[in-house]
Amino acid sequence: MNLDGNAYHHGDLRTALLAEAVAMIDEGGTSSVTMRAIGRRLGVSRSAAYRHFADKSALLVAVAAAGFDRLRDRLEAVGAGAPGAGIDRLRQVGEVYVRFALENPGHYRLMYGKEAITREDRPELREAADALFDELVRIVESYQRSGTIKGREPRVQAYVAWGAVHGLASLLIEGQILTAVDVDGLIRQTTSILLDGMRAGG
Amino acid sequence: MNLDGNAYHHGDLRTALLAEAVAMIDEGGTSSVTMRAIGRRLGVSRSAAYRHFADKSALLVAVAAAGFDRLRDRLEAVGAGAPGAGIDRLRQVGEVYVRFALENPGHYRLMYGKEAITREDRPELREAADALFDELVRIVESYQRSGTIKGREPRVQAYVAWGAVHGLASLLIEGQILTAVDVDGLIRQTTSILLDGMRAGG
DNA sequence: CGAAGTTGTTGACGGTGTCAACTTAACGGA
DNA sequence: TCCGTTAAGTTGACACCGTCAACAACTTCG
Repeated sequence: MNLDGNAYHHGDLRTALLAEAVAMIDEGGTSSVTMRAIGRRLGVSRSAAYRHFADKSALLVAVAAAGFDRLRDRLEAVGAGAPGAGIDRLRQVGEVYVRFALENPGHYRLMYGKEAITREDRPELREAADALFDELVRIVESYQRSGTIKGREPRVQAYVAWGAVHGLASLLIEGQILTAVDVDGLIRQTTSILLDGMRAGG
Repeated sequence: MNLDGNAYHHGDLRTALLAEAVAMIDEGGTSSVTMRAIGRRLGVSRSAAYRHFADKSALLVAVAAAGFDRLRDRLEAVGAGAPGAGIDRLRQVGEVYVRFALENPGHYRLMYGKEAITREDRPELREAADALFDELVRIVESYQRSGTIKGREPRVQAYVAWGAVHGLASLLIEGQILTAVDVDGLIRQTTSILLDGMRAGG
């Protein structure tokens, strides 16, 4: 192991690569992440990253998977707090979701867009996304039991809710919503309409 | 004007470029669209496209804008049909939206993802997207007047509805939803919950 | 008929992902 | 302690890519 900086071996290049990729994404978007640029910024040669990731796509997949993990942790912290806390807490889950996306737009885009990631199934990414969805299902089930929302097929209901918050987040991130609009109000309206619908027939 | 094939001048290269780009997107995703490849496929040199588009981004912007136009036409055809046709017709608008995305995944992705398109405001794209949104607002207002849904701020309600269908479409396109799920049922559930919510407090 | 403008081509440049061959450092057994 | 094995990083090379400048061919219009 080697702890001082100016050595041949970096120490923990894999972790450094992931962190630097996130930083670059937030600064200049996914397209600014370049195997050569990331190496330059870390004071390492252009192909050093290939000792830790099979190719550029694998690196980005790892970044995206870490994003799913972080988002899941946040939702878990809010949604699982007090089981019967009622509709307000459920609404808060939706708000936390959208806010995460707004705070990490580049990262969020990478998590969903197939654009920068090769088509082949990357199990690491699928597992992370599935874990996020499972957490959503768990939250839905919990609030179905407490009677806050109607009890139908929880997976379907979770998909609908996921779609609603993801869609709003996506529109906001991509600049489709006029900047004059009150974002907080829009988020609240979305969760309200969604939850009203889930309490009614849904 | 020149109508036979093997001539120096193509005839209508601009239109051909747009069509070929759409075809390539549907075949191999946006990343497979290359100024050189598109020229190769059209039997034209690599930089011929630069006589019609300032750069690659401008070409993609034109493709995306055309997508917004096509989608708006489809929604208009459904939504404006019979003014007081009730909730079923409104639900159909949502279904047509999602189905358009599923039928043209690559094209749809390009319309929204900022990834492949430079950040600077391309007015052509913004106008096309705004026209789509205006159509949504018009539809919402029409059904508010007939009492099908509650009358609140129509723009906000249109944003919420847009977000819901866009989110579902996006999740489906990006493969986030298990293939085992009944897609038609999921689309119907989404529109049901959304419209129930819009009839209640929303 | 000829000049001007439009459209397409070719050569070149710097940037990119990636592979093969190489070098350097760390570690584990004799 | 030395020495081989292996992990980690470097360099050279290749085929792509977007784009620009200079040039060529065709069209159009005075």
